[in-house]
Amino acid sequence: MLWSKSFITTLKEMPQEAETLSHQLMLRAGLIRMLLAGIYSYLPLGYRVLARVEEVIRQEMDACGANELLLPALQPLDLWKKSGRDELMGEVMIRFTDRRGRDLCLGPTHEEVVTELVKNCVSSYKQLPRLLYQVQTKFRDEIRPRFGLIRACEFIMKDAYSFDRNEEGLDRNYQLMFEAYKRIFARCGLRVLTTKADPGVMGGEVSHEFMVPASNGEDAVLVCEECDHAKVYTEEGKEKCPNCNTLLKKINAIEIGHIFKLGTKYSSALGAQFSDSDGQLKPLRMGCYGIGVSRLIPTIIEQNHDAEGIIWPKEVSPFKATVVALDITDSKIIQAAGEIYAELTQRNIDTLFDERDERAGVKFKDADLVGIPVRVVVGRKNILYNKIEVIHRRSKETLVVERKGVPDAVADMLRTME
RNA sequence: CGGGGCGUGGCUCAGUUUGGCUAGAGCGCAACGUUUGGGACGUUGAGGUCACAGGUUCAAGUCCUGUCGCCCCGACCA
Repeated sequence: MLWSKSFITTLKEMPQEAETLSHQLMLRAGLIRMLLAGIYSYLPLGYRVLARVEEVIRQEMDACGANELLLPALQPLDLWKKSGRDELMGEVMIRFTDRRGRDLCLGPTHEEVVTELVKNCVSSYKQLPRLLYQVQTKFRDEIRPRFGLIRACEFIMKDAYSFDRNEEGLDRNYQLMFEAYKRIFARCGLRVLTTKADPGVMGGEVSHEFMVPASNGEDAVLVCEECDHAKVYTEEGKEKCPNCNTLLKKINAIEIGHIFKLGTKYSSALGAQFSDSDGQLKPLRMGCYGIGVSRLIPTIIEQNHDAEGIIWPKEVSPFKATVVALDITDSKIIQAAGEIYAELTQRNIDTLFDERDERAGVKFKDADLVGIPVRVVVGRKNILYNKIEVIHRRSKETLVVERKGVPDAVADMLRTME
């Protein structure tokens, strides 16, 4: 993609609407813009990152045998009355009455809707187990939206739901999701801790949270720095790690995923039953598995940045490489840069070509800020000797390579990255 | 919802304490010239309901009342 033709809106100065580091960088790098508190537009760069993150999630979900579907955001309030969560959700749920006088809400989550759906489609144990998931916009009238995309009122969530005939099946799916989550977060370049958690309004007995250490995290976690054993922080007290006896340390973390064994809470409430092999009618055993997809973006930035800007892990970067042509009035430079851009694109390396008529400093600053993992610099210094620079954004390592060797050098650098 | 901070061209801010005449700067934008490997320089220019509403006053960005919006701290959550 050509930079000059892209809607990339980087900011030179700190926007006053943000204090949180990831929020500042998201605004400065032109990933998002706020419409209202907790309500954001995704600009092209931010939307690309979102797409990359979703892609990672879809790959791992599909690999588990989960089927993607899409559920409605508009939901009848009656469904929530049946589960008893109408009251529990309270003001967080956005409600209104339509022209026909029906009481509706904007879905803050989808357990009720998916249970209702499966209830009508599954009637025999032979149709089980089922693993369904969706990536969708959820609406919550949060008491206090904050930190940009970390706590938003309109946000994107992946949730998966498992339906089993018995507890063993649920255990199996739960474990499957647990492992998939670890892979997803690792691919997103995150160090993640897992804690046993309180299921809260979701219900059920067992749940685990996936926590990413970050200074502005809203949750407190006790963690062992030796083995990453972690637990939810409850009260002051010098606790030791059960694995290696090290003193646990209290840290802040961002919750990016939460998985629950729901049991029969929703299936019983909504009458979602199936005929088992013994002829008995039984409620489905459910599990649900959420990831804060949009929240993942600022979380990744919290763990992947330096003083100059964002450092995208390659799997979620809006582009894999960027070609920077310094001084586009120099025909040798612009020609070589254009050819390199074409060669990288031919190799399926998603590349952003900065061919703007700007001074070198502006382009370097923007490249650092936007944080694409590999940068190719075509400038007068080296082009005279038919050489090109290939720079690693994170380590700042710079290779000066022969013009012909650029695509290989870029591919190699990407391959050896995290 | 309680406590704190803030609201002035697209962005970052000064001016408000102590009211005074056509409201300022830097960045960005447009044009021209000089520049060209880390956010260049000069000249010229465009761009403003000073968040909104009401009030006090000869006079309000500045004082008073109300409202709205944003950020931060607390309860909620992916």
